[in-house]
Amino acid sequence: MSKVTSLEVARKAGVSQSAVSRVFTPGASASAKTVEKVKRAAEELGYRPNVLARAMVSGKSRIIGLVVAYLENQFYPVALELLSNALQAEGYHILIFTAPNSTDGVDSVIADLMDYQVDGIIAASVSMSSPLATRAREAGIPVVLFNRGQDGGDFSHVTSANRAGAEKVTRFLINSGHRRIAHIAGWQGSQTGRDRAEGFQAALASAGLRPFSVVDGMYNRAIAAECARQLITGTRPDAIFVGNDHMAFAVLDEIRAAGLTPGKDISVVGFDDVPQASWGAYDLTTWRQPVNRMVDATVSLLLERIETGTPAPKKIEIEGELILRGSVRLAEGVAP
Amino acid sequence: MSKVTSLEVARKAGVSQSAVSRVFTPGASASAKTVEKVKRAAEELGYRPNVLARAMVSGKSRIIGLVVAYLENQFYPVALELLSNALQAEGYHILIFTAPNSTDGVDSVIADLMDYQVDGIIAASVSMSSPLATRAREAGIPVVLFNRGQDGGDFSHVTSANRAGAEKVTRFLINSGHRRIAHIAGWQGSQTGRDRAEGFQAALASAGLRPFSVVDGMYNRAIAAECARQLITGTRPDAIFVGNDHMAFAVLDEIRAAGLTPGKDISVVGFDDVPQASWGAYDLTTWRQPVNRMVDATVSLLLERIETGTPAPKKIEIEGELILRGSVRLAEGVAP
DNA sequence: CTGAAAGCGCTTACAG
DNA sequence: CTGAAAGCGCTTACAG
Repeated sequence: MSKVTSLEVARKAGVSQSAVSRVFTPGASASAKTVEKVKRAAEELGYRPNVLARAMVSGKSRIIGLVVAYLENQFYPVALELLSNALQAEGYHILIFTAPNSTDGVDSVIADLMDYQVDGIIAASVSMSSPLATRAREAGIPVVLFNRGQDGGDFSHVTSANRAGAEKVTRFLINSGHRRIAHIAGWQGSQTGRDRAEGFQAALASAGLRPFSVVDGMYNRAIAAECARQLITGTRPDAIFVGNDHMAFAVLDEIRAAGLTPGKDISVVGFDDVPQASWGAYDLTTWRQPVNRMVDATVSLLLERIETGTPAPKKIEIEGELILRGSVRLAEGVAP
Repeated sequence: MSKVTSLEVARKAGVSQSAVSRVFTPGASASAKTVEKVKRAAEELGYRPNVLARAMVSGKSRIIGLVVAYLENQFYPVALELLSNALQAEGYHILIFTAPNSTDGVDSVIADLMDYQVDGIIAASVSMSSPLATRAREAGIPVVLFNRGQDGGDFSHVTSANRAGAEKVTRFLINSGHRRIAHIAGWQGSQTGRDRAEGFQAALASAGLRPFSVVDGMYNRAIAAECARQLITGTRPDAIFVGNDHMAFAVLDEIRAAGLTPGKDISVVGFDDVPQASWGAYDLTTWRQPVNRMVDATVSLLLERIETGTPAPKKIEIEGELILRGSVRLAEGVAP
């Protein structure tokens, strides 16, 4: 039950409490002798500054609030780990809030979050309301949306170029000889889902094709599986572009369950390139969202806002790339 | 840039600052009239108590430090989400620290963590040193190890019954007609890895069998894959018990890559029952660690320690169960 | 460089 | 029930 304070260290070292504080404050002035005495006393007593007290007086908690909702999709644990590492390296830590997947739920979670005087907020793949965004701005807390754009000019966000990615995927499918192309879309209530669906439609249109069908898979495994089941009954598409890898795995499972072979009887492309996509059992051709670059951009953007206090929103789009694996049948001589 | 304080609310409501504090302190006494006035003023000003200030004076931050290391293994994101939900429901939140997988790394991370005056620490699948455990105890911060036992009587932990589970898995393999049974073990530097390996050995021994082979897969996908490759070259085992599902997926991929069929040419059993184990492409027979019950136990144990201050360590083991799927060849008439 | 002092935003005895 | 006051453990002008 210790909790050694700076005052005790000061007494032991024979200096003032302020001196102790300065020794532990980067950039503060203290003579070599003082530093030496204080460090020794602190060491002996096992003293470490109380981060919360420091946060209260300095107004900087060095805590970043992270709101997440879809941990079952491997993209998010990966992002979480990278985010945490990057932030830890800068002396920040993540206070994590799991949110129900509704704007109301997210709003109340973010309100809680602000009570902790977080220095910034990262909302991963969830939407928040404009009033709440306003409140965050008034409180001087920068918010960055990760992997989720949002209409209204008030948000900073980092996404990949979803529309362009979906277009390229679709064009690749067309170029490799597919003509009956379906889309199991990401949730149409989300910007990412809509952008990908638009890219899909645009690429088809400009090739003079019509979609075989477009259905909303809601970024949900069970729903995507059901969509796939329907699609492969009767007249089948020759390719399915799926709104993310997490759903694409379900689609592959259904295709095989129906006795068909992905990449032969029917082509499947995902979106994300989560680690499992490269595993033997799935071997999924997919569009890579470069999560490491997205994380880097998110962290720099957020820290820049925190340190400079710039409130103007900034929207960053990272380029993705097509990752060729076995789930797509290639026509002869096709270069993607 | 607001940050409304209790003093401003007090002025607006025409009461003292202490009165405002009482209105926001559950169990404190305030007249209906005061509550009413304060609530209205707070509402209009958008006041919310500063959690950090409260934490400093009360000594309770309502923050739980969580140390994690293996987010690529789906077991941990699942646990993280459940943990976060359960803790949120009790008014606690998780400050997350990603740790390098070494005792030194974990120690330094936990020391950082304690600077945040966390009320408790959950260390998921990592080991910490005894000196650090002592420091945590002296600071009055309860620590619970999740899914990782540790020698030395100083730690509370919650695991599943690893040894018993591994025994039952192995016995099941024997009963279903397998005789050349190999074990790709979990990391032998960890208690869970050793317990499972011991259970395996014990079950074989009591059936008068010897292991086909035992190798350390280190809970690592690439290493497990390499182990599998070696195992299926030349004289093969007829079954492989793998130390966790994450490695088992790699083993299944390798078996198929060699042109063999899991559940027919060779049986595979995992440990954990992560969501992917039930997905069509893997359809993995495995030992379920009931993650929800493990999480519940962890949270109750931790909160009990926080609220009562009991320091005595407590070791909780949760029973698991065998989940039958397609990756094991069943002998005729075998009931697991 | 260094100490005394004020103050960060709260909670909590202590009197009334 | 309620207000004035002390104090949680720090940082940071302010004088020296």
